[in-house]
Parts: sequence; structure tokens; C-alpha cells
Amino acid sequence: MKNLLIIDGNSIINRAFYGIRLLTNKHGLFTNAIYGFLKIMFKHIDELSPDYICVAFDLKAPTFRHKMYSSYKAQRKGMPDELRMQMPVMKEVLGAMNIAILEKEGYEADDIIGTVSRMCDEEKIACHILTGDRDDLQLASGNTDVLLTITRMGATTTTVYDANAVYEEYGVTPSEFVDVKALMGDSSDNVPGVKGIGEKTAFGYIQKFKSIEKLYDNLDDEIIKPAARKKLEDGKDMAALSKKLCTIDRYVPIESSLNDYERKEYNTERLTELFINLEFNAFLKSIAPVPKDAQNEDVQFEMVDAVKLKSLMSDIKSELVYKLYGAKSIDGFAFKDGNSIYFCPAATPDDSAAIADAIRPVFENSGIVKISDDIKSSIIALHSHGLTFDDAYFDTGIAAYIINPAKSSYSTSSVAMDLLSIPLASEKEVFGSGKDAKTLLTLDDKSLMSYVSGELCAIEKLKPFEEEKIKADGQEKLLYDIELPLVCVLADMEIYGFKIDADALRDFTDSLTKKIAVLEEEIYALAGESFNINSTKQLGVILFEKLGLKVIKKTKTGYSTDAAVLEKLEGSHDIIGKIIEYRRAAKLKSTYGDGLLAVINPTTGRIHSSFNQTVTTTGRISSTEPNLQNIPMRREEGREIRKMFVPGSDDYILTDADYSQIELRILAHMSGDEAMIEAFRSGEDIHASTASRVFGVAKDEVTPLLRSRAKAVNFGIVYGMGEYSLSQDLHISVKEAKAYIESYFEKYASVKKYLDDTVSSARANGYVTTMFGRRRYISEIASSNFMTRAFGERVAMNTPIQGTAADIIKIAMVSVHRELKKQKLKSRLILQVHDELIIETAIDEAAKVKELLESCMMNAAKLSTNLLAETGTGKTWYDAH
DNA sequence: GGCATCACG
DNA sequence: ACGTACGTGATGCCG
Repeated sequence: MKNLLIIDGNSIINRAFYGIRLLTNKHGLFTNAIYGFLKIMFKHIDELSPDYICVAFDLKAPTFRHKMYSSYKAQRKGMPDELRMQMPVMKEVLGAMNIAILEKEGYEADDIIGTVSRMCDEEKIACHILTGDRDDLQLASGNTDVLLTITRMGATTTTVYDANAVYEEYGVTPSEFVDVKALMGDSSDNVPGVKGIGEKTAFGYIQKFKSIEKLYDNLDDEIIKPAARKKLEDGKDMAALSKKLCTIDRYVPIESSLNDYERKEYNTERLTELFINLEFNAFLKSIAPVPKDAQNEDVQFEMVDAVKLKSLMSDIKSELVYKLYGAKSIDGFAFKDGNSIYFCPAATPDDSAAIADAIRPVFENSGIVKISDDIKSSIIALHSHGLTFDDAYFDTGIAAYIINPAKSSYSTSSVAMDLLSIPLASEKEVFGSGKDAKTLLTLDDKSLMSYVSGELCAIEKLKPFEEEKIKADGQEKLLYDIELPLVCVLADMEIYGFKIDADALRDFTDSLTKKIAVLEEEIYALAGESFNINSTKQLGVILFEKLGLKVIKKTKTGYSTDAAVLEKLEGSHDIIGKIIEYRRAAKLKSTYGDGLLAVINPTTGRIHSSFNQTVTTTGRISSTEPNLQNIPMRREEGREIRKMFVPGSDDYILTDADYSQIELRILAHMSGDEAMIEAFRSGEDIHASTASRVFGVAKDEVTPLLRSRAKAVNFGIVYGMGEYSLSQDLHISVKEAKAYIESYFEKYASVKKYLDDTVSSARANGYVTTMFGRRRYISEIASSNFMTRAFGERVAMNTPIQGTAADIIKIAMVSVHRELKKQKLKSRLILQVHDELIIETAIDEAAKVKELLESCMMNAAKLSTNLLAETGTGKTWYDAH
């Protein structure tokens, strides 16, 4: 028997919209509802393999029900803009899939569905109705089942109802279901029902009398209580009307016939185009006309040994498209030359060394541009074989990050899909995950071939595409003068590492261990029992249930016990102070004591953090394993950790320079605010200067309190802060905070204008840019949700400032690195902390390094406020900063 | 693996 | 009325 799937379009797309968090493509088009709709539709197409398929939609026009009863669905709000804008695209997608769309003026989707199901009955075709609307249950029959999707706690489940299933669950038949609803009414549709008759009573009556009509024929039946009888008598007209409203019309005059719904081939070309635009990569893969491993039919793949590799390398003249596999050393090397792909595996350290030797002439030749993804890893791996490789390269991942810094991955498979719509298998798909994960050497030949070929072909195509896009967007300097040269700077920083005084760190950690043990006992004593202090759940129970302290704030999982809450509770119980101390000590021990000790390289005695260039949306770099950008500083106890960060030998010291107020200077420059520029030019303390202006006091009358308040406002402005947050931060009233901000914007009027203009431009263009052309797309700015939109606006204000600061320090890093090398100095750049650079400095070069570092930092950009870098030196990071 | 917390600029 | 500052990463708990 043939079968048909009919989808209640509005119902399913609504479920999808509210069930999936908002998603957008890079043009700011919301896509979550379309995504969810397709996901559930594909699932049911796979399960049912329907012979016929169609989707019914409601039209805006009033239906016969509205004409019958003007308040029908009157309270329904229109769909939100984020969903409305998805509707035409959804229909285009269905069009490209050659799926019939049914709409009829004057009728609802339900009526069309009812009509199609009747046509199925007549033609003996099994009918499946996919909907999220229980009203359609009245259509369930021997021939028709209703696939009812329900979203609960984020998970969508589908239950199949045929006539029996409806009866089993509700105790009424599908057609009786209509009478129940008509009797009890439905507030969501504004079906009036009989006033005073609720769900229970309605089910009871219909179970007994089978229909509204028969109920009214038997009003004198003894199970109807006198009060109810009165209600039924009063509501008789409403009952009849309601039944008409609730009954699905199964005879809608639709022009098409079932044959028109027969499943057809997708219009793959159009569908591909749409999925690319929607960025539905998973769907794209599923409709890809060519299987993944047949992507590169015209390339020859050859396995070679290191000897052959070496001879092949001599043919490379100007460009080398390559992939180097392996992180610490070389596991394999592949490259593409014309239509040939060569792969040389390395099973032993000797093989790795042989590969390094074979490719050395090419990599050390700066006349040959090396093209790959993740060049930094190559530099590090090759360094372990004594091969230096620090210019003439193009990194397709870095370029993709310049094009859009918001991606979660810059692997070639992800970038190729994103920019070229080439569906490569991801690493996870190729190698698997968990303990069964394969390695390059255990992969079967066929998979290896298609994986390696796929990556190399994609890299080769990506380079020109990215270059053109970056040129079109005016980002060439950003890419070629900042980001690409930075790759080898970061690689060198990782290779060099930062020396740690491990003995001192161990002592420090041991003393923390003792301190924690003492605090633990004190806390248990004060609590009257022992518990896990690290468990916020258990701590919450002790504080707020056992000790009865005031609940200040709740998290979505229970009581909040964060630092702000504890601070407010501090006077109310002795245990609070101990917990605060415990928390601080535990953090220091786990993250910085044990954490850092665990990552000291036993060979070098140094910490080799990873510096990631494609993580942040603003252009900053990030540091992982370990994070050296959040080593404690604000409190003395934690700051001690910095005493363990030392130079590599007695011949060295640390030179540390940080930009003074770089973000505010950038704000002054970008806004062109004369008052703020003047404040910087005069060399005044900017926070005191702001205090004097905003609070209207003479400069020598600025108290520490006023200065600190002005400082908070200065910071807040950079983040796009509101008055409420400022009031919380400064412990003042919202009214006062508002007055501060207003006064601030009066005194720095161009700053206000600049921020407003930036937000407008973000709204108009969908993105913001930094001084050096770095771009961030902000889809949130178009949201109709207040919170989301407000977030977008703050991001629009903050990103150009934070991002420009990131650009500037990157420029400084590149020039510092270049100068150190050019002057053949022994000193090395070893760390960046957003506005701070640290150079491990040979003592005999100290003066030179200080000058070089300051001049590179101050000359990195020409700002109307100038850039100021403050330098310190010392035997430890603690002393130098 | 998500959440809460806390370290930094 | 909304719920409340930008950008990160590591840790420990808990389902």
C-alpha cells in the first residue's frame, strides 16, 4: 500500500522555532525554524519513505471560522519577526525539494490536511499527518495516523496516534474528540465552549453520550447535575457554534490531486545553493551529489618514501601546497603538485627526521610560499627537527578567521565547507573518536587517500578564494602585515616557553595545602558537620538551610554562592569569611599550584603554553594549557605566583612593558573627542581627569572615591554598560548612576556620538570593524528580543575598541620579533597578556631591549592620543610588572 | 558535558 | 517589562 505524508507547516515550523535557539547565517538571516523543520521532516521521510508528500500552510486571510465567530483566534499574536522572515525561505527550500505546498484562502492548514486525508481514504493510500497540534487527532482513523510532535525540556518526541491510540489515551474516538473540545472550549483558539464546563465534565459527557447533539437530547439524564444542566441549556448555541469551529472541513475545494504530491527528485542545484546560503552544512553533505571520496577523481595519489620525497621537492619552484601531520613530531607529510598528490608516512623517529631533511630545502627557501592550514603547528613540529621556517607562508585557517572570526573551528574541513561548500569528512569522521580512534598510520589506504587528497585540494582552492574575499573587504594589511607574520611569532613564543622556579612553586603549593586543611576544619566546626565545600550544592544547603542565612541570589540550579553573594553575607556569620578564604586558596592551589606544576616541561623546565590565534571574536589571542593570561595579580597572595615566573638563567632578566589605558586612548582617538584627547595629551591621570569633569570639581579636589567612580564609568563605557550595572558596581542608586552616565556623555559628547554611530552602522551593515579592518558580524543586533538585541549593541560598541587594541599589540609583537631577529639579539619575546609584552632579556642587552620594546609598542599605531608603554624589569614577573 | 565559580585584560 | 558590562580558560561537581 502506498503512503502519503502531509505536514502541518505552521505547526511544525513553530515548534522548531521555539524548540531551537536562534541561529543565523552570516548575513543575519535567522535559520533555526527552517533547520528544525527540515530536521524533523528528513527524519520522517527516512522512516516512512512516503510515496507522496506535501506541506499545508495557513494563510493570513480570515477563514470561514472567523466569519462565523469574529473572536476566533483573535488573541493570537502574529509570529515574531525572527520567524516571519524564515517563512518565504522555508517555502523556497520546499520548492527546491519539489514538495507541494498547499494553501487555500479561507481555510486553515487543518482543513487542507483533513481534505487530503479524505482523498487518501478514497484512493486507498495510507495517510500520515505530521503536526504539533492535537486538534488534528480528530482525523485519526484506520487509514490515517497522526504523528504528534511534542517538545518537552528541549527534547522533541513524536507519538503516533491511530484511532485506537486516541481512544486508549483519551477514552473517546477521534470524532468524539471534536465534541469534547467544543464543549469545554479552548482558550488558545478562543473557542467559547459551554461556560462552566471544564475538561473533566466534557470528557465524561461525551464518553457517555458520544456527541453534543445526543447530549442535548438527553439533558434530563440523571448523571447531569441540575447546575450543569442549567449551564448546558444556557450554552446550547455556543456549543453548536463551537462544534462548527472545531470541526475540520474535509471538503476544501483544492485544485491539486494526490498525483501532484508524488515524491520527486530534489532540484539539487537549487537546494545546494539554498543550503549553502543557510549554512546547513550537515544537510548539504546529505544531499551532496558526489560521494565524499570521489571528490578528486582527477588527481593521482602516490605513496612515497623519504628518498622519493626529497627528489620530488627539487621540482617545487614557487608554491607548495602541503599538509604536515603530527603535532610534536612528523607523522606524515603530503603535498600536491599539479594533479599529483604524494604522501610520505613516518612510522619511526628516523622516518620523521628523513622527511624533515627531504623538505628542508623548500621550507628554508623563502622564495617558495608554503600553503597549508595551521602553519604554527608545522613550525613547531619542524623546529623539533632543527628546521626553521619563519616566513613565506599562507595559512588558510588564519585567512578564514579574518573573513569571519566567529567560527568554532578553522580546520580545513570546516573552512572548505563554509567558504567553498566542499563537503570534506571531518577529522572525527575520518579517525573516529574515543579509544577506537584511528591514527594516520592505522587508517586504511582508501580513507587515507581521500582524507589527504580532500584536504590538499581544498587548501589549494581556498587560498585564491580567501585572497580575493580579503581584498574585496579591505583586509589585506590585516592579513599580510599582521596576522600571517604573527603566526611565527606565536610559534616562537610557544617553543621558547617561560621558565618556572618549580621548587618555589612546590613550596608555595605545599603551604596552600596546609592552609586549606586548617580552613577546612574551621569551616566544618562552624557548620557543625563536614561536607564538600567545593560543591556549591552542598555549600548552599549548609548556608541557606542549616544556618538559615539570607538567600541573595539564585542560579538556575539552586542557590548562588558566588563571591558577590558571600561578600554581602560576610557580616552575618563567621563561616562566610572562612569560605571566602578557602575558595581563594583552593583556586590558587588547583589552578595555579598543581595546575602549573603539571605542565612544566621536564626537559626544558619551562612552561610552553599554546597561543591561539583563531579563538576570540574580537581579535585577541588566547592562551591554553596552561592559560598564562590569567595568572593572579589583583591580590597579593595570588600575585606571589608571579615570583615563580623567572628568566631561564642568571644571565637574563625579564623586561615587561604594558600599554597604559590603551582601550580608552583608542576610544578617544576613534571618537575624535577633543576633551578626552586633551586629557591624554596633557599627561593627566585619565580617571582623575574624568572625575573632575563628570563631577564638576577642580582637579586638585578629586578624592579617591570620586576617582574610583570615574574609573568605573570609564571602564563601563568601553563595555557598553547600562546604569543598572554601574549602580551595582559602585553600590549607588540607579538614579545616581544614570546621572553619572549622562554627565559623562555631556562632557565627552563625541564619545556618545561615536558609540551611537557605531551601533547604527552595525545595524545597517550587520558588522563592525576595527581601525585595521578586522570585522565582526553581529546578527544579534537585528533581533526582536530585547536582551539579545541589547547584547548585540554592547558588542557593537566594545568590539571596535577591544579589537583595535588587539590589532595594535599584534603589530607591536611582529615588529618586536622582527627587530630582535634583525639585531641578532639573544633576548626573546615570551608572553603577551592583551596589553602587556614580556621579553626574556639577556642582561647585556637590557638597555637595547627596553628601548626596542617601547619604541615598537608606542609606534605600532598612530593615534591622536599617542600610545604610552610603561616598562619594568626584574628577576621575576612579579618584580618586572 | 553543562554549570558555577573565579582567575586575567 | 525585559534583566542587567566586553573578551577569555581551568577547575570541580554532578547528572
